[in-house]
Amino acid sequence: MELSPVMEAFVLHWGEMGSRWGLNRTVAQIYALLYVAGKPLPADEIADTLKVARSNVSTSIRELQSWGLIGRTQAIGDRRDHFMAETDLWTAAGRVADARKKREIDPTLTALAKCLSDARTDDAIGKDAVARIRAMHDFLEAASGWYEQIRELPQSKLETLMRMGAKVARLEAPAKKRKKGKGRK
Amino acid sequence: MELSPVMEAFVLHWGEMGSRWGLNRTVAQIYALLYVAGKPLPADEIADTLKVARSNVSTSIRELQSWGLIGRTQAIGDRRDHFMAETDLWTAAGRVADARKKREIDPTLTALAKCLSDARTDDAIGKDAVARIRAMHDFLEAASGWYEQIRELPQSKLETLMRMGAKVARLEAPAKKRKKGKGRK
DNA sequence: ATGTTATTTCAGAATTTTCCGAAATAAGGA
DNA sequence: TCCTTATTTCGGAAAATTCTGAAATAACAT
Repeated sequence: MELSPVMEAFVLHWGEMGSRWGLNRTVAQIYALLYVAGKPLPADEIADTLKVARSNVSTSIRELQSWGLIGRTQAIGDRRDHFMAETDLWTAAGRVADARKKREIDPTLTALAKCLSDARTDDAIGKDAVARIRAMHDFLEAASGWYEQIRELPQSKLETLMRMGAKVARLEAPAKKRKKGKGRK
Repeated sequence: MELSPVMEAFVLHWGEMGSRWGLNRTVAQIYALLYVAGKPLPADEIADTLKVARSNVSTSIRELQSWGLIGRTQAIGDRRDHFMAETDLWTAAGRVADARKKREIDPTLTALAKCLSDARTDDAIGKDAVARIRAMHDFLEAASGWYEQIRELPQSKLETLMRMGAKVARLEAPAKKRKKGKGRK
């Protein structure tokens, strides 16, 4: 697949971006490529376009699948697998968030819980240090629970909630002290 | 500073964690150490405790400061700087989120806007590809705007909002199809 | 079976990131 | 000024990550 200049810029930028978010460059570029391409591409065409080794594409595709960001399809008369990006960005972002929570937040919560339980038999640790570890645990647990609740909302409800968020800000924050006219800070 | 077993486990785990979130291990460990220590520590004591080079501490501290996660204080009769962690986790999380948005999301939005403007003179790109890039841009812009609104809420309002989120989920989601008894999948 | 094409695995090469230690800089005393 | 202590800078060592190319595996057709 030939990339137009803008498509190339998009893919390259996305590669940079991805590497700041824990994906590596190739993985991010492949997602970007499939996203702009708008049609399923076979692995060797991806490798050609991005100028990376075929084996690298294989590995990267596996990772993208583990994030739930791409799907596999077949084309008639073609034995090769073809891959397409999830193009609904709400869905894609949700998948990434879910995966990161599961890989990172949940194990951290477990580790913190273990710290707290071990703390009982650690006579060299101070009460206040335990309290701080507990604060960290509780904070993560609260955030985690909130996320899960948000996450089970259908997308439409979520959008409502976002609008409500904006409204809460508008109704309540400037509500105290409302002169007429130009007002507002 | 001598670390108790649990404190050590906490610091080590946090180091692992940090490296998944774009901080490096030492940076994350220093934050964790200052967080459990609960009191300001001078740089060389940090280096001793974590068994890393003094210069590494210097660099890492600068990074933590750029994230707004630690502060510098002085102790009387001691010319050395002492560093203490931000222990309010809402504040700390907010600082990290702000910094990442500014470093990563905002530049990405700029890059995407440039793609869209360049697309006008790129005659090799298809209309649909441009539309997808625009969708990406608009999605990020919406998320970014929402974040900013949320971010200016005082913490108390934010907590209200979170409770509302939970309520929306409880009131509306299970409302359709409510049999009595064990119900619920 | 045998050949052909698609995909994965994996050892090590290439690259990037992190870290150390020596030297430079700064900031006070004496 | 000159000595002592605190901190930063920075070249390159060490470690970790990413990527390649070759070989192994798989899946199908003839």
